[in-house]
Parts: sequence; C-alpha cells; structure tokens
Amino acid sequence: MKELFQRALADLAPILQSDSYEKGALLHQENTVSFNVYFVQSGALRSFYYVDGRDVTAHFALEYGVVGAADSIIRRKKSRYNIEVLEDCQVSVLDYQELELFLNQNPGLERLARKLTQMIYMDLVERLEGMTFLSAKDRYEHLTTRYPDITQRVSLGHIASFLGITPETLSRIRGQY
Amino acid sequence: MKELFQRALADLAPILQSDSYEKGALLHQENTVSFNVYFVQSGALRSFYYVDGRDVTAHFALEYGVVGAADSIIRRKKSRYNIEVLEDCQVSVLDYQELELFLNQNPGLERLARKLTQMIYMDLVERLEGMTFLSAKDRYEHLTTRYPDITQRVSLGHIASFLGITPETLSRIRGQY
DNA sequence: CGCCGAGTTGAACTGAATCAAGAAACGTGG
DNA sequence: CCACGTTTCTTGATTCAGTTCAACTCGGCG
Repeated sequence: MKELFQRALADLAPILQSDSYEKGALLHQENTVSFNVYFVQSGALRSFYYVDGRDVTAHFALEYGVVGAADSIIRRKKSRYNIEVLEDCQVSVLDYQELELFLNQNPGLERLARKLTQMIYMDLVERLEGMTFLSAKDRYEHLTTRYPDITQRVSLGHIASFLGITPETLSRIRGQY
Repeated sequence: MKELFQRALADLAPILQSDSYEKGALLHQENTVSFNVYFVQSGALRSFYYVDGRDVTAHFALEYGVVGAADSIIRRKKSRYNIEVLEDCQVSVLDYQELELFLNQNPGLERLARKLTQMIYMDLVERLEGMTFLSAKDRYEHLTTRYPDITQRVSLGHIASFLGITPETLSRIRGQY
C-alpha cells in the first residue's frame, strides 16, 4: 500500500492540495456532496455514519491511508458519511472530478488509479469476510495485528463500532489478557 | 446496473467471448490463477471459498451480474475462490489482462471500466454495512428484497453461508411467516 | 476540587450456533 | 416410472457469544 500511496502522491501532485487539520475537525458532513479524497500523510481520520442514533465508524485512515465520502463520489449524491479528524493530521486532498479530467489528459496514470481502487476494494473484501465468520475477539485481534498502535490512537468506542460490537464487549475482550 | 452491464458488453465486444455452461460446472478452482471475469447473461453462478472445511458463498451472480476471482485478478496470484455454475448459464467472458491492453488502446472506455468497478465496490460496501449491524433476519429480508427469486434459484445452504448464518437459522427465519 | 466523558465490571437476557434427529426433494439406475 | 440413496431442509433442545442496562472507576480539565 505504502509504495502505491507514494506513487499516487507523486504522479497526482499537479492536482493535489496539501492541508493540515486539527483533532476534532469535521472534514465532511453527512447529507452534503463531496468529491474530496484525503490521502493521510500523518495523523488519523475516520468516516462514520449514524444507524438509529448510534455513531458507527465505517473506516479508519491512518498514515498511508485514504478516506473520502465514497458514496457521494460514486453516486454523485449527498453522502451518508461524516469524516472526522481523530489526531492532528497532514493530508493531501484530491478532487475526484478533477482526477477524472486529469486522467483524460494523462491516460498513462489510469493504471495507477485502477490499482489504488483495487487495493481499497481488497481491503473491503477482507473486512467483509472477517465480519461474516470471525468472532468479535478474532476481529479485534486481526485489527490490532494490522494496526498495532490503533488502540493507543483512537477511542475504544470507535473501534468497537468499527468491529460491529458494543464498547462493553470490546472492553471484556481486552480485559481477558 | 443493467444499463452499465449492457454498455460494457457492447463496448467490450471485441475482447469478449460468449460461452455457456451447465449447472454444476466449476469455472474456476481455488489455488489456481485466473483473470477471467464472467458477465452473466442468464443463469446463476456463485463464488465460494472454504473456511476450516466449511463452504462459504462469497458472491452470487445472476442476470446482469458479474463474477470472477477478484483476488487473483488484483494480486496476480492464486485465488482462494472457486466459481461454480448453479443454473445452466450463458456468459460473456473477459480476460482482465486483455482488458488492460484494450483500455490502453481505447482510453475512451476507461470511464466505463471505472464505473463498473465502482458499482461493484458500492455493492460490497452495502453488504459490509449489513453485516455489521443488521440481524440475521434483516439481512435475509434485504437479500430477498433485492433478489426476490433468489430463494427459488439457489440452495438455502448457499444463501445461509452468504448471509453468515447457519442453514438451521435460515430455516427458522423462513419458517416464522 | 468536582464534573464529565470514556472505559470497566456485573447480572440478566437474547439471538444465533450447535448437535441431533427426522422429513422432503432429487436424481440416478434398474 | 418407481425405488433407493443422497443431499437439502426442517424442527427441537441446549449452549454460548454478545447485548443490554445499570452501576461504578478513572483520568483529564474547567
């Protein structure tokens, strides 16, 4: 992922914009349209949505991660997601519509764009598989194996909803060591 | 999806190959490499993999659906998936590597390819969300709403594993009407 | 200090899994 | 076309992972 990320930053530089945000900032609000894709250089963000009043984390983006309102970008409609800064961060922002124009003029970059999408896709496939047949504990361990420092960096409540369990269950899982 | 599917068939015709297969055929076997993408014109297929001996359906592809060994295509490695014909079917087969060459020569089709990928992606997003906070019953109802005839066409065991529940639970859900 | 949100702990409850036994449906060969 | 075996589906009893609700602890911050 990291190499691809770096290449994307380099090759898309002409249409990228660097920005930094503070913890707590809301980069995108549900029910609005946004074509922004954030490439995270440092810090941590998450996207989340509400399910009957309950805040559910859809995705975490740490260093070399990417986050955006995928539904808005793809369907060109208002998004169900919010994007929040969890740690002061430095990001490169890409406007997806600009990207499409840029790709028209630089077809040589199409392959890179495709690869990036594919990585994001495979990530989701893995998560889906985890959700269908792993126990809460196994899902937690899988997450911490992939992102060992995540528990130090984001609140356990957010991790719990990301894993599809309650904060209480997560606490008990963590307790049994 | 349907319109996009039709456009893809038309625009990619030069590199597509029509084929038909009988129920029971195994179009792809795990631990082998395959770059084939099947566009389903009629009939039904599924992809599945094994989790400690248990057969788990990853994806169904009915009319206007698409199926392939995504992991093999993306990572260019042996796949964990099998692809099986559930109903006699007519498909258009696309070799993903050929597609990439074809796209180099026809950059005008890049956008179509991207859209197709995006649809597939959003499908997965929805499924993931369903898995994280819907009950077994709700997931079943969601599936039958989207594909009303699926219960007549594919075995309940396959549907159960697709939904991440046991056949017994599915049977009970269906019984309570 | 004292509050407040985040995390923990406990007890009761519940949705779904498991194990086990039958009942249908299904296709294959006589 | 029927009989048989196999696979698929159903039903029941029990167990278990995870939820819910409620109370309590802790660390930071006004």
